[in-house]
Amino acid sequence: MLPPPIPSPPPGRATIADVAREAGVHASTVSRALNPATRGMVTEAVALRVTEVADRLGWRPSAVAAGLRTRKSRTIGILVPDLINPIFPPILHAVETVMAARGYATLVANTDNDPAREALLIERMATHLVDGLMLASAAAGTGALALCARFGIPAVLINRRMPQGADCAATSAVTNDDRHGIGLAVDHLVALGHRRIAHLAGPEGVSTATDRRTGFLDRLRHHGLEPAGLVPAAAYTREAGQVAMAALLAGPPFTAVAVANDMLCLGVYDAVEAAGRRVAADVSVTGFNDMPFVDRIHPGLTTVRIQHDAMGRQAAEILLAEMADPALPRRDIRLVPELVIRASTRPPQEPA
Amino acid sequence: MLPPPIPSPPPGRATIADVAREAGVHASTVSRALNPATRGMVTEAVALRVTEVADRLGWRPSAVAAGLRTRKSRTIGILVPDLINPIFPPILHAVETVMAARGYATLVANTDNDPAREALLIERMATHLVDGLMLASAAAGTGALALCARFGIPAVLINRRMPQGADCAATSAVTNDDRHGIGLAVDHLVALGHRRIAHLAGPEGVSTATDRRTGFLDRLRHHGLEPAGLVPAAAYTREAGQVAMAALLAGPPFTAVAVANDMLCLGVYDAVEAAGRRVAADVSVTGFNDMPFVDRIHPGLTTVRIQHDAMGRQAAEILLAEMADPALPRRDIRLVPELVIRASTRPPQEPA
DNA sequence: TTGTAGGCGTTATCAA
DNA sequence: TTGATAACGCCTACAA
Repeated sequence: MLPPPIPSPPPGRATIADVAREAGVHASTVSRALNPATRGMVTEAVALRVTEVADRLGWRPSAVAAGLRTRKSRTIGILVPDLINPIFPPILHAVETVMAARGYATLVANTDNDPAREALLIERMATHLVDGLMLASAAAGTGALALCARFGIPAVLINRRMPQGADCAATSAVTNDDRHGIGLAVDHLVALGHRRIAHLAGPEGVSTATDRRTGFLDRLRHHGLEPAGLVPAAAYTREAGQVAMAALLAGPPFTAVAVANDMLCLGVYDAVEAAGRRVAADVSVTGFNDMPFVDRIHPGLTTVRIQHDAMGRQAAEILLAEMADPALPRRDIRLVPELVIRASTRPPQEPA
Repeated sequence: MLPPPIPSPPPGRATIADVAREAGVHASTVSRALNPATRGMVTEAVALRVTEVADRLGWRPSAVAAGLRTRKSRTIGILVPDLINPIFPPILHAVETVMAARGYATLVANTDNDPAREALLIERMATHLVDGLMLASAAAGTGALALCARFGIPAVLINRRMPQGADCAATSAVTNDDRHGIGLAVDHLVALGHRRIAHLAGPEGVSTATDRRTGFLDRLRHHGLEPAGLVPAAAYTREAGQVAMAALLAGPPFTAVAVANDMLCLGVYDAVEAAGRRVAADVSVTGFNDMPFVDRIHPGLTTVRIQHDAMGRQAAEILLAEMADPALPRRDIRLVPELVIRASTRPPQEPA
């Protein structure tokens, strides 16, 4: 059971004026006493009395009223392309946890990879006076960062970077070291004896896709090999993975494929089976992300594990820091991934 | 490239007063012209001119200022126990999509199943003046609903119901028909010939766990059978599933187990293998939820599919309706699940 | 149909 | 250290 609802202010909640009256001081004094930042300006005795009255009346500061005055909402926004993609929930979870611990609420929105929708959502967040924005969605060429700049909203990119040129340096980013990561997969396949290795790439224009493709080619050439095939997927989805893998299978032969992302791998498995072949036995497959449960698919997926949680936490910390001091130099954090070897990779049947 | 930033109001954004001055009308007229609800009160010509000026100045209404006046933030909150659990992202996605389409922003927070944290987050959301709250987290006995009532925040439960008594009827809920769903699994196992069937239940006090357990027992008795074992998991996690399954395997023999949730099933698979037995061949397993990718685990999980997306959408619609008219009668929606048969269930080896 | 005035709850500035 | 006053940007009776 709940303590009997406070009788005094029946409809709305108690305001600072109610507390002031009850405590026999002026409203501004109440404000100072109750705001941790200004508490020092007030006599200890007054602070105590005010706090007691505030508690008794069940007073809670109105974030809205305070926000109108201070132009700060103690709210941040996060834009993700697609919450259904399992790499985003852990990131969001980490961001939300850090933000909540610092007293910030988190607005989420799905862009569904639609730049127009993304722009609309940024505008709406600006309207809500978010103190900062976390962009997990910004595809290259989107005006997201320009919008943030226009509204004066500090922003941090997460799991995405802007292309090299342009306002790249103007925004901090926390990403995985994708080139290094895909290199780990290539090294592993080469060590197993594979020579005809294909790449199933991510969608065009997405920084993770670009980096992984570049990294794949670089590392392959480092081993003196050329790609046995390279097809980009239309999106990071299971269906797109199936389509792209079918295309690869229809082309020149290969014994292994390095795939740009785990979600695509599900479709890759589908396509391999549909073609009457077997993952691992006939064609080795590596993924990227180590998303939940890929250890349980069959055969267990060899993949590159990225640090979702650290990504969310670090991005949150950086955003908080830049919100506090916008003049801070921008940062470009690359988290180091690791290879997780499971059952989807084996030495090739017929060594090339 | 962006159009050159509007020169007029360099620091802050344009306000309604700027638009009024520029358009040669009073601020209140601007407000009326720009607010869809009151637009009719104003001459078409004036409306046009005001709109044009507003566009030119890049004016956006301040949700904060409007909220202070109207006591509405055009924001809703959603509390989830754990965003990492894959059944929540699709629900959140659906809720957010519906809300965004109606112009609402969505605040998310993770409770991590901690009632104290839940209470804190509800308070914080109240502080932010959320217009409604979606509770996917309320475990039985939590004061969440009482808090909402105290703050006057409309709330809808999603994937959770309050226990029968108490303020149950006072809150709308959108849930899966869990008793029916688990019954489908039981019917399937019985039809395969299983007679010694165990139940790996969900954590105590969670409505889905209670309903599924009750439904399991009812349906089993309907077939004239008694449970061959019943162990609750400590939480809806893979680890808890493994522990509980190990406990079941240490007890009386059974040929099939109906598990309260897919996440638990991952641990069940782990435990079965650790015991040197095989899922399907030695022990049939059914799950619940049909979470993403369980079709790809090995052997493919037979499970009860629930309508995540419909759940989120309907709950959002109901919340919007009750926000608009709090006097609306409360609703208790049960969505109908379906059985998805895959490879984890087979006739028993030695018919009982 | 439009203008006037006041207030939503808080905080910042200025005096005392 | 505290009080008075104004302002944040918008909305809404009420009056014209």
